[in-house]
Amino acid sequence: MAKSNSAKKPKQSRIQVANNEKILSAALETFATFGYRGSTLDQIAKSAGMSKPNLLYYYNSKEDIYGAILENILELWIIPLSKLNADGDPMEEIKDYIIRKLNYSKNNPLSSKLFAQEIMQGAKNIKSTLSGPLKQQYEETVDILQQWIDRGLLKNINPYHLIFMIWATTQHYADFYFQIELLLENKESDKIFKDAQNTILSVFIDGIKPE
Amino acid sequence: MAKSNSAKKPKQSRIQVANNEKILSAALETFATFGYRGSTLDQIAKSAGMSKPNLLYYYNSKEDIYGAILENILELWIIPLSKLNADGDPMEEIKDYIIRKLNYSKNNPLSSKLFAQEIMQGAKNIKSTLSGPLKQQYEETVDILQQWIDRGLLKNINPYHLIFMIWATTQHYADFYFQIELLLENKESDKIFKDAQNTILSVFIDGIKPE
DNA sequence: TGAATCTTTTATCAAATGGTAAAAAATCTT
DNA sequence: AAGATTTTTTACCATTTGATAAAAGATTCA
Repeated sequence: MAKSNSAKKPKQSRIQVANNEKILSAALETFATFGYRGSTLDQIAKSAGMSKPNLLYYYNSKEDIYGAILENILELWIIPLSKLNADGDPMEEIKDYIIRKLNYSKNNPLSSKLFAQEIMQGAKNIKSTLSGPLKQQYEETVDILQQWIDRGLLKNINPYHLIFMIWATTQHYADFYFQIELLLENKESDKIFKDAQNTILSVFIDGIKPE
Repeated sequence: MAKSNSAKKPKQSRIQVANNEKILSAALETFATFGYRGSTLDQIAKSAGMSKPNLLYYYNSKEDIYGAILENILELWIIPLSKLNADGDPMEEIKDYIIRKLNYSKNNPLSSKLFAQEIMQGAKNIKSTLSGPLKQQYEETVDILQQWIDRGLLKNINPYHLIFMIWATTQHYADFYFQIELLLENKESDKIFKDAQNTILSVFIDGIKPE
């Protein structure tokens, strides 16, 4: 048995790494925009700057490409981003959480959009992640919020829906950016996100602080 | 020139009316879920309970069906729902507006989802509506909010983004309902929307009232 | 009832789409 | 540089998809 660095990495050549990146990047953009069924291999191949058979040399099928991307997103985004520190200051924790989520929308809008596409299409491919890891994370966060409420550090509102509100407002700036851009013409991205952050924080802070 | 009831209605037969309804309903569901490109005529025809050629007897093309549905949605939803009364009580007006939007999400989730699909795919087919009527409505609403802010009836926040926040939170309950349902298992729709409304109103009311 | 009209089905089509085989070209290894 | 390996291209293929033509079946209305 030959030596191997790690269990999962069967030594990729430079060209493999490069093409893999091009494919994943092109596929993310396509799938995020048109969803799984609305995306074509020709389109992805073209966007990645290679022929369709060449693309299929790296991934055996459309499903394989999609699966690889979903895996990335679920592992890198949804789970790790959702941490609240129960021992921290509630207002600071929530504030930081909102900023984190909004920055993610700004820097990784395609991930957010792909996630939105998946949900809107019935979450067929991520149902197990949603009802497994994500749900666990969600309920832990609810618990923390409830503890804060019980200790009088947070206004008495429904923590389940408070989380939805935060997700909704922050993800909106990724998923609906086309509309936002159109309605706020002349504003550049930095300005938009700065104003958004101020507004969202202002509403939430006053909206959830104990009375 | 023969008599005609109205300029736009060339007397539809009963069977035409019935099939038209079936088609529009099936198409809305399909397009809202998979977007324009992800939807197929076979799928729509099957869902409408008729053959594909029969479907194409009523509408000449896939684009025609899509166009008919978009028209409906834009006219019935986006524009009329966005009215704020500048002379009313700001808190009451905004509260009513949120309730209206949230009820629409509850009762017409497919319209909301189709709109979301359009935006996420670049808003190609509704760009003129967005930058025309919707934008006008949007800016009028911004003006009203700004007046209230100037008169000290509303906290001094960015009205452009306040509107986005309201849109985001209310539409979220239509667009992401699959996820919400999955995370809030055992809860029925009425309960979910009741809790959502209380939470959203609570946060916004305290979040935007003058300090 | 029967002619005229409207609706549905059957049989197709060309283009697009996901995918394969195998040869050609490029790269790596020694 | 030669041989082995990896990467890319060319040429296809079977299905699916949007769409049409024309015949068959229903409805309507005189």
